[in-house]
Amino acid sequence: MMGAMPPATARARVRAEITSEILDAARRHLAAEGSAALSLRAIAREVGMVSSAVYRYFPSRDDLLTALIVDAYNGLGAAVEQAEHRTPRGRHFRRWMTIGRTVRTWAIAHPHEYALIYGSPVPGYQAPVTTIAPATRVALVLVQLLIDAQAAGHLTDVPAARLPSGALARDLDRLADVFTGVPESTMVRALTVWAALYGTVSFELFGQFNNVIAATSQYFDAAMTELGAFVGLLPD
Amino acid sequence: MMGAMPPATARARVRAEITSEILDAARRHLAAEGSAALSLRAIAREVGMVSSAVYRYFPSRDDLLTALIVDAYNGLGAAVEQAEHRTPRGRHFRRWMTIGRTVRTWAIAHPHEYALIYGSPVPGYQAPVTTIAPATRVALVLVQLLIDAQAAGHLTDVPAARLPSGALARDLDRLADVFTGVPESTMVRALTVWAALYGTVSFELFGQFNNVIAATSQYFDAAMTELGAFVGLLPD
DNA sequence: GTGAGTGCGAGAGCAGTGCTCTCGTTCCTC
DNA sequence: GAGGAACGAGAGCACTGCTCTCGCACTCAC
Repeated sequence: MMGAMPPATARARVRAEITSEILDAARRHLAAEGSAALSLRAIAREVGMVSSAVYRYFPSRDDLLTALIVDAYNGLGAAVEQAEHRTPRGRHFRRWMTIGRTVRTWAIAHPHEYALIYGSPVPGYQAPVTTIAPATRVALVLVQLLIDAQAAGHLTDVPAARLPSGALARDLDRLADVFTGVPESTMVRALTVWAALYGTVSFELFGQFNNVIAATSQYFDAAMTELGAFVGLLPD
Repeated sequence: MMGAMPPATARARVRAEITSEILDAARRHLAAEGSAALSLRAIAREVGMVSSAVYRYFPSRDDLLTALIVDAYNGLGAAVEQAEHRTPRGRHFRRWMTIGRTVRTWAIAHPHEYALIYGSPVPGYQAPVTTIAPATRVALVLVQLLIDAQAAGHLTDVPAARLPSGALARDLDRLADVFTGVPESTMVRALTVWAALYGTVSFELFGQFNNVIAATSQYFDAAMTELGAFVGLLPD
């Protein structure tokens, strides 16, 4: 019992309990079968309810999915934050490698969760606002790393051949508030590296590397090393 | 026996006709609603059959999906091949930009088809052998471009800091048969750029760039330019 | 303490799905 | 022309998300 908490009514306590029981079952189903096979009725059976009762807790299957999406973003975000935080602050290249490796490791350990958040969007599903904060956690770790590397003089900038103008320049201006001190051309490369990281993980997970690369783990390290240099990080 | 001959009997001709009618309806449904909402019964209704009759032509929904997957790969592959072929052979950097832009343009024009082949794999679905040839068409265009650039001396190689060894070295040895003349470190970067291209397109299409980049088309060009330089292509 | 009102679970039901099986009909082959 | 294969229709099974109604139990205001 969690009697320490402000004792809401007994009914509210039971409601919270049952809600998390449903979520647990949903998590298990997602991990085992994937989001497409996630059946509200099956979850209801597992927690010993009839399907209509679940609707007292989640107004629709999509709302359940939203909870799982937030869950997945937070799981990946926490994993990356923790692993990155254990890496020596001054070793910026190593911090980059840690971020990449942790994303890959988490994705392999939770393929369906990964597919849920980085695969094809569920049709007709519109991500609510509550998902955007968890979704940015990994990106923020990467941004902070670049800020630190820049401040420490460990980030070399190769100016772009052509300066961005117009709408893109405005985007980068806005992003400059987040990328404190990082030059514009590096920001473009940072976004590219960010997408490349997930592109690489998705290619491995979704089978595009089949019959191309067998030593996927070793390849991933090599690719991340190249991408780290590409964004301007000096080896350490 | 399956003859590669023109339709022998009248019945065979009708069969081929109805098969492609079903496929047309399926294509329309896929384009309109996405693969998850692809209903065999709805397709049957559209072609004026009862659902069980469709099973005379496609043994299961997955087989229908497979046909659509092959379709999508071929559509993208053909678009890229044609666009790239219209680009002057000696302009290697421009050929690279054409490949990237065509992938993106096709993906935006056919989001559900793109999601079908580059999004999360359909659960329980195992891609049959017939899909792998169409799936490689875009990659082969990219490989040929790099071979040409290398032969023309338009591809600078930055040797990798650490030479790949073990299993990855064996992968690259095997790939060297395809990447005629291209150095190993460039091959790694080529694979990286390949994944980065799709990572960038997927990020845009699946909404990861929301609230980050608004000038997506302009950003895409900038990113592809950086990636072209990264893989060693000289500007032209 | 009690009455009113609300939260909740069960059950039935609707419209839809993929897929199977049976049953006549139609077409093709021998 | 006969035998058999191909085919379309229909019924049916087991499932899905979701809605609605019906009682019971809990909670809160008076």
